[in-house]
Amino acid sequence: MARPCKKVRDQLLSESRERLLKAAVLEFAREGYRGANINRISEAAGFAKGTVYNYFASKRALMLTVIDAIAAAHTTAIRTRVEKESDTSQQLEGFFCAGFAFVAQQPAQTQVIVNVIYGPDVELREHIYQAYDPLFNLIIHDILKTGIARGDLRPMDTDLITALIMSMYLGSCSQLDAPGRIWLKPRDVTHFVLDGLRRNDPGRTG
Amino acid sequence: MARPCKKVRDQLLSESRERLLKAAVLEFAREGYRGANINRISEAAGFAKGTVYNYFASKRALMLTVIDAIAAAHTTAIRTRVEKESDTSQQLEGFFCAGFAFVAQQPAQTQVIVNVIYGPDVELREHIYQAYDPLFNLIIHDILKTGIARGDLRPMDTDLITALIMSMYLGSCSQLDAPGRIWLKPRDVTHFVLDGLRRNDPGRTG
Amino acid sequence: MARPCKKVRDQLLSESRERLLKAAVLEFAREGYRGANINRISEAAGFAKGTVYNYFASKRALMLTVIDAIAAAHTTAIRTRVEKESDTSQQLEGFFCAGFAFVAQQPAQTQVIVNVIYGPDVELREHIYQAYDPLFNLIIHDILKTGIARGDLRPMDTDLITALIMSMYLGSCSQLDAPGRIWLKPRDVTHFVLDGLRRNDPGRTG
Amino acid sequence: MARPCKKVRDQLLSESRERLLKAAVLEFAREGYRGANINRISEAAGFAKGTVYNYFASKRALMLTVIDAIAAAHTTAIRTRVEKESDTSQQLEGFFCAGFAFVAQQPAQTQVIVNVIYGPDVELREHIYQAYDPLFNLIIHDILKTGIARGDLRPMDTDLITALIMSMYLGSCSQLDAPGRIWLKPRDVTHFVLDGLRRNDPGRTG
DNA sequence: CATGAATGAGGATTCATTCAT
DNA sequence: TATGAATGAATCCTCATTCAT
Repeated sequence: MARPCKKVRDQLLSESRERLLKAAVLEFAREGYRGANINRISEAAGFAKGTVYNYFASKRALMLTVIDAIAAAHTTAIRTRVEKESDTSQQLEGFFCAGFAFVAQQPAQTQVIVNVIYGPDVELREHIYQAYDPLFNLIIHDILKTGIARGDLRPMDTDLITALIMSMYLGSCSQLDAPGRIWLKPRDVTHFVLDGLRRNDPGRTG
Repeated sequence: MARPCKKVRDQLLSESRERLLKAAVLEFAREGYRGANINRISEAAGFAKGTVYNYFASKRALMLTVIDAIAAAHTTAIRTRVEKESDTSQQLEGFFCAGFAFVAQQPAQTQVIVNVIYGPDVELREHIYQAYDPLFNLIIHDILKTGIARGDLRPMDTDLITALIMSMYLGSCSQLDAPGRIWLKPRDVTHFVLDGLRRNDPGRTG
Repeated sequence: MARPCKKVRDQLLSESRERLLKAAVLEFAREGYRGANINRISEAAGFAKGTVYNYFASKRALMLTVIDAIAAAHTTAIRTRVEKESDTSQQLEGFFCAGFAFVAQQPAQTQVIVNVIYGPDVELREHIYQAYDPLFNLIIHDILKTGIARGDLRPMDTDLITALIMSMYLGSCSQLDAPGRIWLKPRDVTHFVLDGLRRNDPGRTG
Repeated sequence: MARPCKKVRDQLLSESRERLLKAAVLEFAREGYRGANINRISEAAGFAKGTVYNYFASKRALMLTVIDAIAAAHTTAIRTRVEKESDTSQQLEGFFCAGFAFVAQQPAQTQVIVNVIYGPDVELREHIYQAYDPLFNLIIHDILKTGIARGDLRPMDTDLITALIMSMYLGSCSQLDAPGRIWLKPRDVTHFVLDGLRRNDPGRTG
């Protein structure tokens, strides 16, 4: 039959959707949510002006979908890496390692998230917090609370420290060198997080 | 003649300017640069619609002026506090103390800066980096390098650590509790920065 | 062969056409011609988006067909009823009776007609006048002129009075009570049309 | 002073508003609410594209203002005429006289009202009913109820009869001859309304 | 300087229509 | 025939900016 079977058509459908989502990520990253141009997204994806609206109800709906997709990929990438480790400091380094790798490989995705988290649109920000909840839990429970229970980490306010770690992590996404690469080393950051800045003079006992 | 002398006229001028700048800060904070409405700023300042253009050439010029004013106030507030201390850890705590106090007292100013730093507008971001250069230098030289020289801090890549500290500091500006107050304690953050998260068990040797 | 014979195929065809026409009536009634959505009609009829265009050349062609169908049903319903009567006042009451029954049973059809007659689209309105010409003739000739000839009605400008009667009739279609039912009684309206509002005091001689 | 005093400026302001309202009436009359083009209104009034929005918050707000203005003028024109008469049949004729005169002189205004009353937009229709409430009351109280009390009119359901009269009146607005003039004579309509169609044979007693 | 009416480019969204399958 | 993805013209509305007064 000339007509493609349902399976093939669904594939094509999701292919167009994927193309639009990819174009949307780039546009949102470059221009921010307000500055993004829906028609430009359509055209960058190889479609005519109105085509986004065959797939997404509105600019905002598109943005929310983009956020969800990024959060899912982001969380998976980091969780997969962290779960490979059993030692606390290795988990922490794994976190930054996978995190920085994600930033390096998906700079646009990262930029979208950072824009929204520190941007003025409260609704979008709330949506991000919800979408990233699994990642926050990964840090709070799997790394920090487990580390404290094991005696690897000092007792602490895990929510507060998670906020600081996420701030550092997200902040470093804007710390790109000229060619646009992240120049922070996971190991350095891990060292900073674990041992701080104070000189570990031999005589120090705690 | 009734015409006021130059001095008085300049004063009046700058008074209007100040009112406009104040209104601009609030608008830019609430709506971001793209979302801000120039006429709303004029009216919030008690003027009619077009009046901003008597003082600023364009929306962008207004924004740049706003950024400069904030950066100056911000840097002064922190420098004044840091310069009171001579001990490294006290300086660090002074930094966070004054920094968080600024955020608490000037939430709108802070929001403007954070929006731009993590926003998509490269030109504005570059402008911020230039305007905040004195503050970066304060951390790099007066705190970190001096601390290292004194033996209070371990040797480190001071640019990198400054980036991390600024990230944490700026990130914490979005970490507000329900009533909109910052809930991070300068001392906790200082402790985190100085000693990290690792349990300071007595047997640790470095 | 499995292929249905022409007759059956025509039946199927007209079945689909009927479904589309029915859906179109509802859509045009609810949204008006401009506001009606062609794809919504298709989907309400149980088809996919483009399918109307397999049966009708354009939105306008569909509307014209809808108008013709309504006018035919409308005229038939009223003519059938009026032709049962021989007395002038009974014919007039039959007219309003059948007319109001049509409105009650086919509110959407009525709404479509009324929208167009009083709407801005001249071409559609002209089309309605042509389609309803038989009904106008029914009033003018079979009721009014016959009634005058019989001496049941006073001499009058029959075109003018037909216009007034049709206005009253169509106007009453928008006079619906809360549950959407017409609340005018055919007998009251007939009385009004025949005898007017003046008190029929015994001493009146004409 | 070069600057026009407040009075003059208010005059100019309301002049522009008036020009826009006038253009809006024509556009709404010709195209209906949905079909009307806001930018065309602006340009027809001699302004650039966006200028309507300096005076009206939205297309709908403009339409509501247009409706209110028409209803006020319409009601005033008719009330002024009706109040000159004391006899019931003269009042009724005065009503149709002033009404048809309004239609003849303000065909566009009339068209706007008729479009909405018989159109699909419920909100606009409700607004019209409210705006025309004074006119309904004029008919119900000043003409019909007063006429019944005087013994000029037979007892009746005044709401129902008002609905019929308004239907006839509005319906006749679409009854224009080729040059666009209304061809109904107030006296004929009044006669119809007062005495109906039945032959007033001398032997009739009621 | 202050005003605020006017401008007009720009952008989100809708939807009738086409057409390859 | 039926499908539904794709098209792109059309339109409401926003708002930075200008300028005559």
